[in-house]
Amino acid sequence: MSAEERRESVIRAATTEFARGGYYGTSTEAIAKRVGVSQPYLFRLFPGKKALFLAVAQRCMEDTIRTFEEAAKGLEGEEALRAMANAYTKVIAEQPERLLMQMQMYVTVGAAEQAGDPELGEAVRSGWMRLWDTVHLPLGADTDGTTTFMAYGMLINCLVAMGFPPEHRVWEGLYPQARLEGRLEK
Amino acid sequence: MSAEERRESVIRAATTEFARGGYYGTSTEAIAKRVGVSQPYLFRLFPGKKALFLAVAQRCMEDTIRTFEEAAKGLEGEEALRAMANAYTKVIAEQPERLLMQMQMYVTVGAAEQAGDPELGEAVRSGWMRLWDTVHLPLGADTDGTTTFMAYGMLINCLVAMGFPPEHRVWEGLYPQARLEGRLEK
DNA sequence: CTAGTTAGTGATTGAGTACTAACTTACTCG
DNA sequence: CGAGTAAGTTAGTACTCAATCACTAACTAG
Repeated sequence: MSAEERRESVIRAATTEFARGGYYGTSTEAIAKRVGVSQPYLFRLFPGKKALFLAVAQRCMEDTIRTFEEAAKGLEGEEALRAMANAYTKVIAEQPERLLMQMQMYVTVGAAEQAGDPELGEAVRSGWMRLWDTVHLPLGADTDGTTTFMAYGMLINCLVAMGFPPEHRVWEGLYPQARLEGRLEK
Repeated sequence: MSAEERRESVIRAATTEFARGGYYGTSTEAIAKRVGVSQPYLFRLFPGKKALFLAVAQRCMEDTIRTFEEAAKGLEGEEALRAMANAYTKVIAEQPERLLMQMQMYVTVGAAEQAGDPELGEAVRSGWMRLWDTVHLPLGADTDGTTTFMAYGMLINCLVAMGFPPEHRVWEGLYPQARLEGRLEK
């Protein structure tokens, strides 16, 4: 397997591990095991653990932005909103680790910046702004609507992180299709 | 100082440290240093690091619940909503570590449960439900309103975690008094 | 005074972890 | 074939960190 392909599979494996344990709670060995490669080899593919986390965070942001872009393509206003909500519901069901990884990157910014490493914070904030604009545009530049949409998204992220099962009443009124289709998984 | 008083100051110090670094990113030595006590002594006051984190998490939930209870006391509907929003704004400005600690406990649930430790998850979920009910009641049992209120709260938590400065445009429309009074601090 | 308790410390240990260095295998191209 | 290169491993280092142990100083009750 080429180094580039390996890097790709490392990013996928690291997403799962970092999503669960966060930056400090995840060992490079756990990531290597999941990839099926020796732990030192990770340091050939990435300069260090921080760089790997950053790569995962950026990938995670890009994926989410692309999810919304594709969902809202050609739509506007209410229709675009529903399409994006549906798309997010699908992510909840099929790739909850992407939501958890988002949470993990948010809470890691503070520690990184205190440690004198502004890179992650800058990447996360700029990613957030791009995400925000991605939603803002198809909603017809409705700022309140965009804020509300993002707010619901963050609530969902938190509920997923807390481990509420899909049939729990906290999900009432939140993207109901997720419950009806019964696809939310732990 | 009595053991009980010490435990209290340990919880306060640990809140600050855990808020910044999370469970895995915070050493017991850092907490002990902040308290002004030797590191081994922490283990006289708490059975272990996990127990300390749990104590901090529970305290954090109780404080937030009490904040809303007191703010909404004697009020109903729209008035209660505004009072609770104002109260939260004050927390953002004066005790941002409480918001960060909330985020940290949410994202730590997954790792704890995978490690075969359901205690934190149960405490967090039950705390969330109590918080939810605390908001739900004064809003006149308006479920949608409660969900929206909680959603905005989670969005705010995330923005604080990401380190957006108070004058940044992402805060537009979010608890505007926070910006106007210029009290949001890093 | 003495026996016991309470608050607290210094030294240490054992496990885990990010990262490095040196080596090996397999494939490619002249 | 033979040289180079790209992918990957084994072994090891330096360090951090939660937790334990054995100890001490101050106070308190009989």
